[in-house]
Amino acid sequence: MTMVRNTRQRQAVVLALRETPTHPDAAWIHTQVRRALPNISLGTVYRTLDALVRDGVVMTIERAGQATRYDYKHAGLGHHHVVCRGCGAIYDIDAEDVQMPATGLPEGFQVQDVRLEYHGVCEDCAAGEKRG
Amino acid sequence: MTMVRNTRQRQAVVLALRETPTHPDAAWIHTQVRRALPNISLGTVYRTLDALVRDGVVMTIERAGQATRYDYKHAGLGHHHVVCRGCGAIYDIDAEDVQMPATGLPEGFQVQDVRLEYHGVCEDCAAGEKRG
DNA sequence: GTTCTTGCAAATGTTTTGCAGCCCG
DNA sequence: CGGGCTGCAAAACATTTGCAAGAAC
Repeated sequence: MTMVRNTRQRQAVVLALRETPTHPDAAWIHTQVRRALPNISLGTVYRTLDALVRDGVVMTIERAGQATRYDYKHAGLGHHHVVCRGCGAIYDIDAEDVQMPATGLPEGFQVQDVRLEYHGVCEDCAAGEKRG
Repeated sequence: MTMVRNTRQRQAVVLALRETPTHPDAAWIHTQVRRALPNISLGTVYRTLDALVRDGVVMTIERAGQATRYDYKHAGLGHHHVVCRGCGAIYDIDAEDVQMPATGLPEGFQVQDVRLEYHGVCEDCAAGEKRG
């Protein structure tokens, strides 16, 4: 029987995620958590984040070639993301309306996470593109 | 003024994407395209795919630490994705019902791509987890 | 005490980039 | 012809992993 241990490292990572309103990546979390645990390694941060994702406590926003961003999942409140292709900024959208678990799922597929993402360019980046 | 050139490499990449019903990664596309253009480099494949994504012809499905998958966008037909966390398999879901361009977008944000993804585990992987 | 976790560092794998020469338009 | 494109190979990064020592329970 697997047993998840409540280590100081795990507590610190959860705390850091809860306390930021942003959607940080693993390196940012590492820097942050080091203030309390100076020796914590980046590897541990990754392992902890993976565990939190598996537990469904944290969700990810992933972009090719760029660090994965982590988002502490506020229970019950469905919220989705707006991602700027230019600067990588991520905004939240509150969406009380949940989207239907579409018919047409493969036989026996168990959905753990529904992601709705709007990708595009933010106002500043759009201006930059015109200029540059 | 930027000028997009219609090179043989670009044609071959588009062709490869159009002809497969799967959602391949850059390496697979590279292998495929080499049959017609033996000297094409992986770098060129990446550069071409980036251009196609910018043009809105191709969309991506991204997963941390794993190769980005590319999906030729069938015009007009809104289709979304089911992603298995276990084996990485990607399935399509046809969705005639488009999802609302949510209110609450940041001021001036220009949406280029709406992604709806169902992440979870497929039947086989779920069985494997129980066993292993 | 047992077993899961950590730190460290090296390895892995993907994606990007510099540059000289090539080709499209 | 000129400027974008390409091939090549070498980075640059993000993420994973092996292992011995440490910490939970």
